Amino acid sequence: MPVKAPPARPSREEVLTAYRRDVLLDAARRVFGARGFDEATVDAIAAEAKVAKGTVYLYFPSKLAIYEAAFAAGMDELTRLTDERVRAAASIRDAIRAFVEVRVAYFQAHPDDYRMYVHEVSRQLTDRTPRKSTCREAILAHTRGLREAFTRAIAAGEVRAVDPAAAALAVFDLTRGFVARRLLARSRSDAAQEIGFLTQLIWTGLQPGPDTSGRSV
Amino acid sequence: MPVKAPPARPSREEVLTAYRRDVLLDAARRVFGARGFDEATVDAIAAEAKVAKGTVYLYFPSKLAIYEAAFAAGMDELTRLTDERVRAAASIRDAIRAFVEVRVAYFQAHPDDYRMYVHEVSRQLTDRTPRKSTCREAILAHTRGLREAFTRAIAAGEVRAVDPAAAALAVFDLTRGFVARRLLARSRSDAAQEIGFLTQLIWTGLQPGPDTSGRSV
Amino acid sequence: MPVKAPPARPSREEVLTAYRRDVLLDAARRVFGARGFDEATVDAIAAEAKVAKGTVYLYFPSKLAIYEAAFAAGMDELTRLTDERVRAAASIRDAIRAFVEVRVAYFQAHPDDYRMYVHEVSRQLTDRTPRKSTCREAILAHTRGLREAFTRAIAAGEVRAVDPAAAALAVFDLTRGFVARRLLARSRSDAAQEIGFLTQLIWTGLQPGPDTSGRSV
Amino acid sequence: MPVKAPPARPSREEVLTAYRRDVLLDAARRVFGARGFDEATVDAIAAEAKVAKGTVYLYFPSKLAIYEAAFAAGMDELTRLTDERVRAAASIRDAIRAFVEVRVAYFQAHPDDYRMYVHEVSRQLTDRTPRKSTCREAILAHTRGLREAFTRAIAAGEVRAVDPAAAALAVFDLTRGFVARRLLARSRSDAAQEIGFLTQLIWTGLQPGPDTSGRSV
DNA sequence: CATGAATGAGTTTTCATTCAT
DNA sequence: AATGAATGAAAACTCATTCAT
Repeated sequence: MPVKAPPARPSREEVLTAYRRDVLLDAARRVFGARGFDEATVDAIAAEAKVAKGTVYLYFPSKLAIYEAAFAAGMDELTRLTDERVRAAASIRDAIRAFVEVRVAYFQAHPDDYRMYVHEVSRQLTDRTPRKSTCREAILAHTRGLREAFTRAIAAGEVRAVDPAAAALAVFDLTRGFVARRLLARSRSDAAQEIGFLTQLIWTGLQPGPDTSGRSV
Repeated sequence: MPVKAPPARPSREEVLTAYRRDVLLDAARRVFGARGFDEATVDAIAAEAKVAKGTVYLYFPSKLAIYEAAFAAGMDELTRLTDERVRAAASIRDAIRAFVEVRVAYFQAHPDDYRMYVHEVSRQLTDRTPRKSTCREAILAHTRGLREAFTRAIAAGEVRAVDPAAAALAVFDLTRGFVARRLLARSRSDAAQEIGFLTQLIWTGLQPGPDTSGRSV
Repeated sequence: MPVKAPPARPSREEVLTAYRRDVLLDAARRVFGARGFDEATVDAIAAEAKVAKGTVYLYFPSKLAIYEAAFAAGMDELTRLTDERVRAAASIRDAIRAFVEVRVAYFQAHPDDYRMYVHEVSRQLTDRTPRKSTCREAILAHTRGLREAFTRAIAAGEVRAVDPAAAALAVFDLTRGFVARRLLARSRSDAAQEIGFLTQLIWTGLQPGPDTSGRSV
Repeated sequence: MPVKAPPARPSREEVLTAYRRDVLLDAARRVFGARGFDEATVDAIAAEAKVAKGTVYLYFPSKLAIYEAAFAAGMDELTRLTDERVRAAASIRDAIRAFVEVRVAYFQAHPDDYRMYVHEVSRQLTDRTPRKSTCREAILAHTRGLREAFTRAIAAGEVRAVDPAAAALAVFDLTRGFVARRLLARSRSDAAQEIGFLTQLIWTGLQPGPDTSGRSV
């Protein structure tokens, strides 16, 4: 009877190495989030991770590599969460609401990731050695679920026949602006009301009409 | 009859000084726009303005001060243009369209100012010596005309009863996202169609309905 | 009557700049001579020249550039001196003696230049980014006069028909070894006797013969 | 009759230890030869010897100690070969030729050892913690056989009455220069002719004469 | 006023050496 | 004995700011 190969259980070393990498990435997200790429120092990241400076270079070849890994880590996590919630939505209205909610909640919990995102947009605009646009990729990934939901909703006649990508980006932009103001203002106010406004706006626009049941803020 | 104080005609010196300042600010907008705050050097600004490095410090006390003045200069210009166009609009729909159009056109013509804006948002998030939020102020100033237009439109029943500030910010956010993608992608595509989509979206939302006359992209 | 253009008298600035460069190059020759390329620090050169570290970078773009300029400065000076003395020699024997004497004296007076030369040979052997071989060029330049003297001497029948280049290099090698030992041993002994030995060796070799009047050491 | 002490047969441990040391020294010669002292890293040596970095420090107390041992190993090998060949020579001319030939061949086969030699000369010149001059010792050892041959030859009237040490060093210097150019130029040309020139030069010098049978290059 | 040479604090990165496993 | 992760000192280079001319 054939015995299955052992499921590649990671060795003790590998576990420790992966753990250290995570510790460093978390530290990097905090430091880059707090200071941006240029103002952040490798020293600060090392201190935040409570290791010596040289140790950082055992896990990442350069400051830029740390930055990119840290950025990707945050974006990947958010992509996963967004997808999960958006796919679980029963209707397009729920999908929109889920998208806004999960992202507001995520950035509230991980403000450093939001700051990294803004920094990255900023860097992309000035980078003279153009690398692949991590930002555009991130946006595409984040809106994928929503785009698909829009496509289905249009086919089902739930929403009018718009470009699904443009619609998804509109929701994305509104969400981003909303998150930005909450973090900039360090606002602790209840987000639910404003989220309601956004969702309703997307749904009915601003025209006056019989359906003013969706009250605004 | 009271005699008016002399109209404070600026002296020759003052005129020259103001001129030099302007030259420096223009240079600073180009350099900061192209490289961001950290990557820009005072040397580069001086070279761009064709003055010696020391001269820069005769007009501004520090690199940061130049940056802030340059940022404010761009924002003031855009505020003026936005106000002008929005106030000239006959209806709220025209006002929204005017807002989007003037800003897309401005940032297309002055991409450096857009980059400075993004950098500034980025910097605000990380500033450890919290100064007055120039970004929030800028947003407030930019949306003032739109806010007032919404207030009037709501009173007139042209739009449903929403928070005028929230509505104005929504338009602002959608515009910003649109501009960002155009500049990031260096897209030269025709903006009119997408602007039409945005305006329509704001107006009718995405719900299906009898008024699908507003075609989407 | 046409007036000659002014003879391009160097400006005050240019004189000062050239002076600083020289001060830095002298400091660099001392430091690189004492420590070699890798062990030398830009800090040490700056300190030796009594300027701040940043100042060094106003005059040279990199540590390597300082090194190359310092090396070339020493080699050029020695080339000039060697040429001068060798060309002034009346006979080939005098030329050989002049070559040895001028070089022994030079390196005795400028031991740092000798050390730089040795370092440079060493660097050439390991340089993975092969630049033009400054060493080979230097040797060619240094032996040019001697080569020409040999060529003439052979034509005149003063020496037997050997390859002038090979003969010049032999003299060069013997001189180098001699200098090396003097510097390594910090020998203060009278060089004249040994120089006599070398000259005689080149002339008559080691074979026994009637002309043993030229006694060796 | 006294019993000899047991011949100190090395234990298994000792053999293994000696073996590891040799492996490390060989790796060190390659690495130091290829990169020089400063550019070589202990990591590279460990990798070349296929051991972990820490292991290196079980056999040598410091990078410098490895370097010195590696240098000595190469020099010892060459000393042995030189001695062997020079002692086997029947005449002084043969001895000179043997000296040149064996060294040219050795350094051709082990260019790393030549590079180490040059580096070491370079290092000796700059060493601020003066240790015993390994270079001078090496030269003394290498020329011992030749010195003795000269002494005998002088006594036998085979060569004129020169200082045997000075004569040996002259041969050494000419050989060194020749080797240097061959390696620097990566020359693959036939060495025999040039070796002939050197031997003849040493023997008859450059004077014109009846014995021009010794043709030059 | 204008200049631009000089300064030196600050940043990234490397690597010899140590030491817990 | 062997390992290799961790350390932190050191070094090249940049650039905002100052100040003598």
